[in-house]
Amino acid sequence: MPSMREVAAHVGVSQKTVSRVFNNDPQVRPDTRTRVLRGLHELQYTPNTLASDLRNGRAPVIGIAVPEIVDPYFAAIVRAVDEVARRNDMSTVLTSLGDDPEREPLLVQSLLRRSLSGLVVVSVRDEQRYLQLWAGKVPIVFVDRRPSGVAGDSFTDNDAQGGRLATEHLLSHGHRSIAFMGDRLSLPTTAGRLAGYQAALADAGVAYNKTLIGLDASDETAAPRSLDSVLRASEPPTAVFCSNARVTMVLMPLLQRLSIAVVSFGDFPMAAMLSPALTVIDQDPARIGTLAATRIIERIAHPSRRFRRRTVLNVELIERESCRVAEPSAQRSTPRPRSGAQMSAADRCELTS
Amino acid sequence: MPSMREVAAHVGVSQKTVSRVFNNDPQVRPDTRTRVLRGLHELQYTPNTLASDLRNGRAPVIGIAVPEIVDPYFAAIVRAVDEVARRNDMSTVLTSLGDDPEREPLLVQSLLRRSLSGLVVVSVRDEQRYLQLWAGKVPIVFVDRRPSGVAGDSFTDNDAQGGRLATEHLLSHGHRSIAFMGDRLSLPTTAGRLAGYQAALADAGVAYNKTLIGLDASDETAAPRSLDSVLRASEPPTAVFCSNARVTMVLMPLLQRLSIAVVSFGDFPMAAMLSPALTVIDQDPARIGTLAATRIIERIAHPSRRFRRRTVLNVELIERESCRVAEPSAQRSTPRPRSGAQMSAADRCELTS
DNA sequence: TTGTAAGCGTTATCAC
DNA sequence: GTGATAACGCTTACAA
Repeated sequence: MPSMREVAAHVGVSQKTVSRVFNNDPQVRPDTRTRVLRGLHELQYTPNTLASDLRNGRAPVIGIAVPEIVDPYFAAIVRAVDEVARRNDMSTVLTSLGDDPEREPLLVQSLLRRSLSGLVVVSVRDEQRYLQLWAGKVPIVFVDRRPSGVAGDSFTDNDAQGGRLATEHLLSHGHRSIAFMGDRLSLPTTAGRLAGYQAALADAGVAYNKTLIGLDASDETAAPRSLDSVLRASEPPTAVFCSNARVTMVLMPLLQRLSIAVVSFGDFPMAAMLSPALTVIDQDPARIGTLAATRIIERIAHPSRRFRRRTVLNVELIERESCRVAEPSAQRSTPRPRSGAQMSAADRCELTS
Repeated sequence: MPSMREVAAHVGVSQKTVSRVFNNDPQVRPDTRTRVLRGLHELQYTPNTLASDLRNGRAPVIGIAVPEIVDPYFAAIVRAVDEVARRNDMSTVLTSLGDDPEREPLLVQSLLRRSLSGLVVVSVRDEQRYLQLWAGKVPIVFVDRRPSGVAGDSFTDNDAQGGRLATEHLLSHGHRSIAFMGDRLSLPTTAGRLAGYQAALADAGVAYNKTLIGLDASDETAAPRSLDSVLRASEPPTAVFCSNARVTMVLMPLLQRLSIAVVSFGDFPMAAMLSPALTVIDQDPARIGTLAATRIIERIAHPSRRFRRRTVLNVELIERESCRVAEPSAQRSTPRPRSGAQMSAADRCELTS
């Protein structure tokens, strides 16, 4: 690939003049400009981004790290970030963390070393202290899961609200023994959703039964065991709340034969086409991704402006059919509208802190 | 972020010595090494990848461009590439092309300018002449769709074989009026699958009916019209062959009410959970991605070795239930095993050219 | 064993 | 308007 130097030699001007022309600097005589443009064209000049990025001290690149790119939820976030980036003439560097908390620092740091303009991360760790070094130097936005041990913007779903909505919905269909299936409790999402579940049960005066909690259910091999143990609870569940889409997808083949009511935290592509069509808590990954990337753009544009640190996004329940399976209609109660007083702080949405 | 120069000043050695220590050059006195290591640690030295990549003339980065990252097929390819890259201490730069043939050159070139070690691309264009400039300088691997107008390795599915398998399967279930739903015929995948469909019909002595071909069916708004027109054919279809997973997913809500047989080219996450469970042509995106990335690694390691240009991968049919819907059992014929003679060149698999 | 000098391809400064 | 020259942070070649 020819460099500016070569083009300059070819045309018979200085390298700087080529640079000026290439960067549309108006301070160039029209005829010089055309001569240089011709040279640029003749030699098929292609700029070396590495060089200019090094010189500029920053690459117009947004890094993004997600647990698993094949998960449609994370894929949607990635796409949204990529779109915002592109609209701002930036590129995207992706890394899939693979649910391995140990490797995350290595992987994310290898992104950061590239003089990124910003980083969007869905961490798979309990804490992100390893990012402290960078936090002051480059905008970091935590998405889906809020950070711990390091300051940074965050855009997350209202997990407690969603857990509550799902559970209340199942309660309103008469279910009194509702299982909670999740993955790792150390993740703030799982913890928050469980808290919402517990709060809803408490409000309804239904005793919390620990044997109805199944974890590690996003792991294909552990999931069946986890579900099995829950099904063998003293009071077997008539309904299941799956705390994320991956858990739902893994469990679906097992649940379908059981004719048990299901609500999933997280919609996914064919969820409405299943039989029964899945009732879900709907998140908006595209919105989250857009907000996150936009925040990075804003932070770059206004380095000293102050921004809202935490943004918690509302979720809503999409009622389809799976919540009506095996409805213990004898106990059916009408949905009880929640009063403001019953709403915990964590339940408020589009919240700041 | 401190540079080697700063660490050198801090420790009282030359920059080069810091470089040597950092890069584990054995030619350093043990005590110098420990002093430098301490300095590195104290100043929290972090290397600037841009600088070393510029100096080395190449970044340990594999670029990957796909039409749409949210599509689970492409996501699986991306993940596989990312995994191979990581195993070889490389990163991944992703770009989602968004089905816009016009923008592809811009987007892909902006990747290439980064001194990539290699590029994996699922092009959304009919031809990729814009890559000619690069083709000699960096390994480019075309995936899913083979290149046109430029030389490059390719790993593709045997589209003709898959189209044939799907169609023969529906024929064997007694269907004689089989619709073909696809997206853009200019894509080699769609064209190949259509060719397989036509070949199967011809072999079975079933007349090819152009009004049974519906295109642009991956576009949410165009799809219903496309399907409608096909359903209004002189001989309305009793079965549909969807030429890719996206088409299937878009059409599924419409097809489900129709009680019409379906075979999909391309499996996807919940396909087996649908009612009826979807019969599909199974591709192996992870394998394709792994092969593509591995080829790049090999090309880098052995720049002068000769490699197989085109690799065409076998696909297979996974029979579930959707092929048995609305079976015109009166005409049922037993599946006719194909003889070698009936196999066209394009049908052979794991093929080279 | 360690250091100096040059250079990767850009862009910024400041003369001319 | 245009062009030397230095610099970004690193690595290679060579000298001490």
